[in-house]
Amino acid sequence: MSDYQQRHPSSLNNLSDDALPPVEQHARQYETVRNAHETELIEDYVELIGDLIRHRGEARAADIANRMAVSQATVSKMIRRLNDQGLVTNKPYRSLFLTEEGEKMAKVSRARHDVVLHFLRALGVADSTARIDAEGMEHHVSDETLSIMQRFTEQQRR
Amino acid sequence: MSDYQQRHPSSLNNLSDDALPPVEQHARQYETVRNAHETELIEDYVELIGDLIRHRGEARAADIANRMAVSQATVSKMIRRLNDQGLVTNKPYRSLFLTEEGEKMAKVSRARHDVVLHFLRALGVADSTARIDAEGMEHHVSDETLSIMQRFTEQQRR
DNA sequence: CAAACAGTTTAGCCTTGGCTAACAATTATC
DNA sequence: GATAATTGTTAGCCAAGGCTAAACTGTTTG
Repeated sequence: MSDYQQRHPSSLNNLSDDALPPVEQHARQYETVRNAHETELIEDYVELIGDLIRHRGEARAADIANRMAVSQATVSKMIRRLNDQGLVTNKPYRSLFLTEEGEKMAKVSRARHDVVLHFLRALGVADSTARIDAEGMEHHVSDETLSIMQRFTEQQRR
Repeated sequence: MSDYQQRHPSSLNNLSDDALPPVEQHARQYETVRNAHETELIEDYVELIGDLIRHRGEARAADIANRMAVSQATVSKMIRRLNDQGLVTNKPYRSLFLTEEGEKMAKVSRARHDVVLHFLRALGVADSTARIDAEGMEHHVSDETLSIMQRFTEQQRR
């Protein structure tokens, strides 16, 4: 292993010259991102299904496909996976329901999404941009950062 | 298509009851995230290779594997892809170099990473958390948000 | 300088998350 | 109530990004 630790003389105000983090820490960063990616899509589906039920009264595969800009076949396959994981129940050709656990995930996911979205708006980001960024960011924000974002947002609206 | 547009009576302070966005906008959000995912890994590799060269003098596959917590085989396969895309040059069994284009990507990627990282710190997030979150967030932050983050950070340090 | 070790590559496997095309069921319409 | 339109499912394809095991190259060292 040639990647030994090296002391790097750090100036105090180095905006673009941080040292490399220690190998283990660096590795943990990437692992965290990879893990997030695994659950991300699942959470997005569950969150969307929850939203559709709340706002439309039901969640149908066609709506999900439209909103995700994905084929119905893809949605169908995904629903089976959600079912396998005990997150939704569905009878063939009927609309979907969230299980207890699915509800819980939807709720958590939605809360996180909202915190990020409102934070971005409070920061001064335009609504349409904020929505896009929030969708991507929500799965990569730790609880610590999340609560800081929330506090910031509340202070902002005084 | 059953997913018609619906007016939703919005209270002014609804932190957890936003209406669904219009279908096309919603679809665009998810598409943006999917697109980001495609380039994300590539950028991470290129960025890391650039960092290794800057801080270590060279980038070797084994170091990348260690820092990414991934097998050497995976790195090897990835390097071929980077090569195919004209981002790195490499001779078998030798260390890597970035092409002109690779350099450019590394630079942009690194700048973005730094803005997000410093922003999180300025917000009050602990360093180790900030590093993890930045790694995940950097690919999902629009230019608009990025420049707002930068401005915020600068104001903070006065 | 030969052997051992460290680093790299290749082969082959797996899962995920897309797709299209063909078929099946439900719902709407005449 | 028969037919058309919409919706849902299945089969089979593909690329990406992981992995392990085995083979190969380069370097170090006895």
